[in-house]
Amino acid sequence: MPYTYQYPRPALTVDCVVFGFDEGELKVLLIQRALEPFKGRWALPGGFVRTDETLDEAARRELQEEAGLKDVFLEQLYTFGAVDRDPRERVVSVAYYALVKLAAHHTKAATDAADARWFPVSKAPKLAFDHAEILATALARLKGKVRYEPIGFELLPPKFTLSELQHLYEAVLGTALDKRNFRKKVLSFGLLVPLKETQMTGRHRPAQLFRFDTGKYEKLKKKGFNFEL
Amino acid sequence: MPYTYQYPRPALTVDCVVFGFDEGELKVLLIQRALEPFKGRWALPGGFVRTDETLDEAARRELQEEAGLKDVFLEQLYTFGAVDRDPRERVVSVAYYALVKLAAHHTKAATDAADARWFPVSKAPKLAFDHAEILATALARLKGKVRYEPIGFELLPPKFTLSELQHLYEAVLGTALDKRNFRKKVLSFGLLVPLKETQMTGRHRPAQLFRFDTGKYEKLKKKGFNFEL
DNA sequence: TCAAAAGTGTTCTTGATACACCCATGC
DNA sequence: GCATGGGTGTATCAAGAACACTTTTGA
Repeated sequence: MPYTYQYPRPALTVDCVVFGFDEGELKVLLIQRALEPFKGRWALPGGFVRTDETLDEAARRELQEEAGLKDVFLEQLYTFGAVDRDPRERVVSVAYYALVKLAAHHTKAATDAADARWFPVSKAPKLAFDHAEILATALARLKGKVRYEPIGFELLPPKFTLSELQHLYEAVLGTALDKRNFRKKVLSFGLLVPLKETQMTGRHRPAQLFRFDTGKYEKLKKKGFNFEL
Repeated sequence: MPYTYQYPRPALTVDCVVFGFDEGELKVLLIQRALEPFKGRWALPGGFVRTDETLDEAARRELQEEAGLKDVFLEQLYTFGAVDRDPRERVVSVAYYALVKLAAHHTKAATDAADARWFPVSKAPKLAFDHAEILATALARLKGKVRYEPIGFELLPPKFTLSELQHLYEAVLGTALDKRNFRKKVLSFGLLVPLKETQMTGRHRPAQLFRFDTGKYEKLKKKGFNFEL
């Protein structure tokens, strides 16, 4: 092997599956492609990895550039390396998934890019490249992870009601949950702190607002605590 | 973006963490480097990804070439992309982990390469590059995965005793398990079929041999069954 | 007959599930 | 006053944890 390897190299990209939760639905952020191949088709935000940035940095840069998103939860998902996944040439893509807090009324303002849109995950259009497979992988990861790590809170605003939390879990897991058992379990960890505020949305009893106690969770985690829903 | 992207590209490699189980210990296969950088240092088997092979194929090829291993359990782990993880130039590495069935007496014959050796995971030498981090990540994954998928059997010979299985779990998880509860639980799935043979190893009662019923497991898995220990 | 690992059931405790009614508000 | 979602407790059931002795063999 020579000191520097000079054989042809695959190109390397990152692609991001950005999830949001709004109107009781799990949504994903897609970008409409302006160029061939797959011109006009919807695709995951992403782009080439530069030689002077880590993979995480590349993913965050693309989120910023293509969707105006900053400071979101981001985690590496899987690396996709089928030989023909890009018709132009060999491209290996490191996929990430991100969770963003979509305040109910910001659905459209969350990104200024005219070519970006939030789609309900269940109604996503046909995607470019192998992005449907990446989305499916991300969804499976989210379903698995939400059950034993408190990442659901990354999809909710800082203040939320227990019903909102429950609906989020129901949307992600695709199952109905018992209200009393859900509240019992989720409160038993002592990680939700009730605020002095309530939330009024409609003609019914106002709901208690909570916030997630991140600091306490970090401490417990170090002691081997497991958030399991 | 030009039709083909011509900016400088990171090099792309695969690295494999190969686990084996032998003499009651979890082991990892390492290769002694013949060249700079890190000449003489132990490292994970791996190498550059070619443009005409998938990532999985590259990992299998490297296992075959560097360690003489074929037909092993192999799964993608994580992709490591720190900018300076290789002192020569930018190299991104897709890490895999593999599980191999080490028959007790084949410890040394398992690979003919003179520069390859099995090390107890707990006594691994100082590793080249960021391979210590990759090994730690693989170990964490193995610990997590062994509890809800029957991958432990990939580390045992086709015929094994319940004690061997228990010792494997104890080695991987790093905890002692109750014999009666372990046997009850693992047999309750109905996935272990007792053979007509027993195994004699020393001056004590011979142990019943079992095999794992892969076919039955695949069927159950499709119906939503979850192997959880 | 002794050492060494194989094999075997029951009790207790804990966590999961199932389930129905009153409360506060806006219209 | 009624429709709407918010909020609460108990009884049952299943799974996990704790625990000690007998069996078979070779030396």
